[in-house]
Amino acid sequence: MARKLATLDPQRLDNQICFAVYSAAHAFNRVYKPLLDRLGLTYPQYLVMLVLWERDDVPVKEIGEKLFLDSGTLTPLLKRLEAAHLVKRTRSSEDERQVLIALTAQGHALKEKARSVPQSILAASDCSVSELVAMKDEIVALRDRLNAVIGE
Amino acid sequence: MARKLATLDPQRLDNQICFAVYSAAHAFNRVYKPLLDRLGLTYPQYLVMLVLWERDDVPVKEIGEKLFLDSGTLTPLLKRLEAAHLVKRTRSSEDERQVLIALTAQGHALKEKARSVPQSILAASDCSVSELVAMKDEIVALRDRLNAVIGE
DNA sequence: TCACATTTAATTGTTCGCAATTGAATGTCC
DNA sequence: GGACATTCAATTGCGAACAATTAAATGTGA
Repeated sequence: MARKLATLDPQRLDNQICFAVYSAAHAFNRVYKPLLDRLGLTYPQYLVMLVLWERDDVPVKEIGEKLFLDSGTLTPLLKRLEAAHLVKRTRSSEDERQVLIALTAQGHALKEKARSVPQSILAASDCSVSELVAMKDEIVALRDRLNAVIGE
Repeated sequence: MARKLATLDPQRLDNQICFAVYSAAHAFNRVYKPLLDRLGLTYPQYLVMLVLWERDDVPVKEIGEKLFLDSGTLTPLLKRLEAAHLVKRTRSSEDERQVLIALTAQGHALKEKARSVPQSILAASDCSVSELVAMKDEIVALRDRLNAVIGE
């Protein structure tokens, strides 16, 4: 009976979906670490590179919208990517408020070296692609509902 | 056709479960922020309090195992909780290597003030309890498979 | 045109998160 | 008992993450 109550107590760590998400994010990060070390990237830096590999010459603001990050996080991160010769940062001539991020040749080339990363993650997940896609869609839907509440 | 290929490209941001988890964790954090501000806690500090509300007088190591955090993260965090008069840190007399974390009266009292937090999160999730429990179980299972790979 | 608001990055300060190292306490094996 | 390894917390250094503020460029309305 006490056991049954415990499984329903919303104040218990094990019953909280947010802790599940929080701890899963850290677990992913630990799996990524050795893979990304070889590329000289951290996970957030890898996310920025994914954005740029899809579309180059993008303002900081747009990267922020895609990754849900602000300039306080991105500015120093992008400076590190620039120091690593993976991107260039230039003021837009049309709108001088914007800083455009463009890949260097090295930045483009890194895409090939990074090609094997997703399948390594898939293998570590030990799960079928279709199951992962279903989970991903559910988590994205939850995230979007949470973000909708924040905007209120 | 191009669209169909894009939805399968494993190197696309939108196709990555890890980004879904990463961004969902941040979304949860933003929803928690105003709720926890009233308690004077950050989200990781709240997690530590959840552990202590379940069982008091716990060594740092055990908190770390439950939250998947190490002493490099916990030591300064626990010092902040001590500075806020929510916990006491004392060396174990049986094993002087261990530091035991115990709740103060204020720390115990905070549990009542925090009681409404989970239901606020539930409301923000805009989702049934049973759906959330199912998702939580899936995510925990994924996390545990990832952590199993790390230990290899 | 000029005052005012908005947008965009950058900056500052605080808190996580982790790798790597240190130092003290405890265990183990001969 | 004594050399050695192991365990545990603390420390150092670096890279996020975000709130709050600043400063410059752009947009808007009288």
